[in-house]
Amino acid sequence: MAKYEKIADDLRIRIRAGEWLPGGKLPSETPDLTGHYKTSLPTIRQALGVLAAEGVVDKVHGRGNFVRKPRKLVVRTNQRHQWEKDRARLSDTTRRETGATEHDTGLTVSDLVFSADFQKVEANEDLAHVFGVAPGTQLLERIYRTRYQEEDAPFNLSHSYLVYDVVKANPELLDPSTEPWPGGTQNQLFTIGIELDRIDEHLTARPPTAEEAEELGLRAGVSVIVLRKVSIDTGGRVVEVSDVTLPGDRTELVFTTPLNRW
Amino acid sequence: MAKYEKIADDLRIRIRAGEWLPGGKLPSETPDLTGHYKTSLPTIRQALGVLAAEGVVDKVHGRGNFVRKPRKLVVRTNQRHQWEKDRARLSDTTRRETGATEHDTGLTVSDLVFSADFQKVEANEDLAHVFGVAPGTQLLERIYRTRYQEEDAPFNLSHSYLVYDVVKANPELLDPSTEPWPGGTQNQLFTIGIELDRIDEHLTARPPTAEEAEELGLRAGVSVIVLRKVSIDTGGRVVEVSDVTLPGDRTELVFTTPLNRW
DNA sequence: GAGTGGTCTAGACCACTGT
DNA sequence: CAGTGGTCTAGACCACTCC
Repeated sequence: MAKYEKIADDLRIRIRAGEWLPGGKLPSETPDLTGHYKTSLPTIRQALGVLAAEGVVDKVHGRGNFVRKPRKLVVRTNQRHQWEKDRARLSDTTRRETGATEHDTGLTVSDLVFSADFQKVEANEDLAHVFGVAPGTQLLERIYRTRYQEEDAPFNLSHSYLVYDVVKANPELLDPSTEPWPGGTQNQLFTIGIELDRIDEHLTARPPTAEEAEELGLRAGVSVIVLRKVSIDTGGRVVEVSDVTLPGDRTELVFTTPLNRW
Repeated sequence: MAKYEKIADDLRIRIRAGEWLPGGKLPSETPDLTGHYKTSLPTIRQALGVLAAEGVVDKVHGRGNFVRKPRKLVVRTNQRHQWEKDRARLSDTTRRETGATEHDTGLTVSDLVFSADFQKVEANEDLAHVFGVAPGTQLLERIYRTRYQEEDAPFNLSHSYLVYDVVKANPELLDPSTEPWPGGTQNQLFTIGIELDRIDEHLTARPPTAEEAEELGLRAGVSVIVLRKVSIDTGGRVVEVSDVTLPGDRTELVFTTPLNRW
């Protein structure tokens, strides 16, 4: 086993044993760790790099290396979909009170900052296949970012797609200044006569790309959860596809599957 | 911007542009890349390290650096739960035909290798809280590993917990040699008079720990999906808790949420 | 044995943080 | 300004793969 691996293992064990508390500062790379392990700086840095990639240690330039604290999780349930459907036909004033994200997080509208960008795009192979339309079909792409008032990085980056010719029936849906729309997408669809029958969510996880790390403000040692939400109406037609990128260290997804009784 | 970041960006762009195909070999670190970018070996290696952490490049000792190929996904749906429940009361011979994993993957029993280890453990704070029992209560811990016949690394590592005093009603359930049990856990529970009402699944994603990377055979640049499945019976009691670790590059989870009609 | 990546050294110099 | 981490060099030597 390489020297840097031995050092990484030793530090990991000492961290798990509580020698330094979460948020606590490790000894300095030079001269403390190089002295303690009797090795050169690059070897110490390689060991710390392993721990940073695992999400055990946070490296902070100019300050030191710290034991990472667990993040507070934002929980997102699949019951939000039925909840949103139940509200889709309620009055405007009732719908204004809360949205689905606030429902999940327990936060109020004022804690959250929200931005929306809309544009017309042509369906690529992938989206065309999911919607069951021809590639090149006009889609409305809506990009949403949600973040806490106090934090600078968003915790949710979402690309939503709708078939342009379907949504243009209500011109308000083409205007980003109407966002955040009270009642969410299901109410928007209701205004053009669409009722959802079910929602399929496809999930994978992977390390962030360079762009995602930048945009979501992710440190080393954090994964992203990639969620594709496909909304299907009562006629069996795919009416919305939404690709959501969530930071793995701040997000817990909960899915409840009810079972038929014997 | 640092030199190694510029090199990483340049290589990423060239890879995305298709200069080297998936599975293709990049130029050698020495002398090709050091010569091309006119820099020292450690700098080149740092740039390649970034791409390896993103899962873009596979480093293979003694052979070279390769553009990573996308992995074939194993799909796991939440419809498997109802499917398994429907089969729980069928005859032994029918149940023997296939299990839930084969149902999801489309593979047959002979393609998969399966191992099970059982032991009695005491509930820690966490598990005691989920089961709603006192910490220290006796639990049956069952550890399962599933892998392809041809691959050496499992694609699924699962720790399942049951309350010992509940399952001991059927001594066969305490014996690992009865695994894989035809009909799965829901049939096992049926033999002791338990019917499930719903299943809650909690999901997060993070980089693998050193142990998980070892056990699941994960390369750099792969995340794990951590799934806690909680099974609740018709009396509202938690009867099974299962912690499943899945490799992010080989797993897609699909959850379908049906909605009530207006 | 040739080719290629992995580890490690010793040290210079830059950049960021907080006093 | 002192303390600390980040980048980079030039080169030695080891370990793995494949012919």
